[in-house]
Amino acid sequence: MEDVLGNSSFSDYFSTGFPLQSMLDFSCEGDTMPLGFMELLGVQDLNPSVFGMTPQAPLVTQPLNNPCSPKIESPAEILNQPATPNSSSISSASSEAVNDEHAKVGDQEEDQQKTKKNDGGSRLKPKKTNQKRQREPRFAFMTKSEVDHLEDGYRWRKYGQKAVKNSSFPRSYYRCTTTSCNVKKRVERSFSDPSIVITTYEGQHTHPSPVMPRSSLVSGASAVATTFGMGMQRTPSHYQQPFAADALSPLNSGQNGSSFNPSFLHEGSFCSPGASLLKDHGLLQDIVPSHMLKEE
DNA sequence: CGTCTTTGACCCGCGC
DNA sequence: GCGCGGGTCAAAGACG
Repeated sequence: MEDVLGNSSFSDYFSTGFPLQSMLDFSCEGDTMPLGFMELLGVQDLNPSVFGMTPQAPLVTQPLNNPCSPKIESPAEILNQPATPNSSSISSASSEAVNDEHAKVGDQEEDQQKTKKNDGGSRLKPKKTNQKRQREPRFAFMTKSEVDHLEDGYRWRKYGQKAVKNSSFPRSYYRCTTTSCNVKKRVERSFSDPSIVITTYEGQHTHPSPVMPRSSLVSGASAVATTFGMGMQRTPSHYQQPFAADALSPLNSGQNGSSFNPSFLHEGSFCSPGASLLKDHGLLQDIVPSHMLKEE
């Protein structure tokens, strides 16, 4: 099992058999939306500003790994049984991610130090570690959006941009501006559908969501609902799904060669019969810490 | 002035 | 070993 996101671009997959098909074929048969992606992102004290997506940016986001889809059966998923009902298949994140999950907070500082040593200092100093560069767990989203950089409640600094092979759209690299937080994210457009933005988060925030980003001050909590929760039932064209990076594995791709159909994004039927799921808990259950839900 | 973006150069891992 | 592509750095410029 390879860390697909780490070794190849989404575009590669879009252009080579569209493995996303499996991810987008949300034939959810389960009764829950077991995706606790924010937990996996390390957002533990999510406040309403998180995911205060830019209001003017129409969003339709999909996780590239539908936890409900029985079609996704990467070895990682099979091996990594969900620790909690709410996070079930999310642990389908790459095995590396799972390992990191185990290491998680405890090793975070260490990882950061390693990262600094390896990525930063090593530029001028000869790196001498026989360890492979450690990668954080990564989770990506497909988002139907006009803007590349979606507001998610955190502040990001763009530190790089690279042209992606087999894609006419560049990939942008962002880093959380909070000191001591080395969460990164990559943003790129789908090669097959330029209206789709693929955002890949790497690492876990070590801090609560900062103050409302300037551009999102307008909406705040309502944006959260609109984008991730209730809004998903009201406005089917606005939803977002996380997916485990591993979902892009060629393993998954081989299951269905048919092309990715972006129009599906508009159907608002991810986890199709589960519209009501979203009503009760739905994504909110997954993206909002349980204690927050309890408070409500 | 602080923050953010742009962009060319560099480093590293991997495949051939 | 070499080349390619992904990822990162950091200086310079833009912007409010």
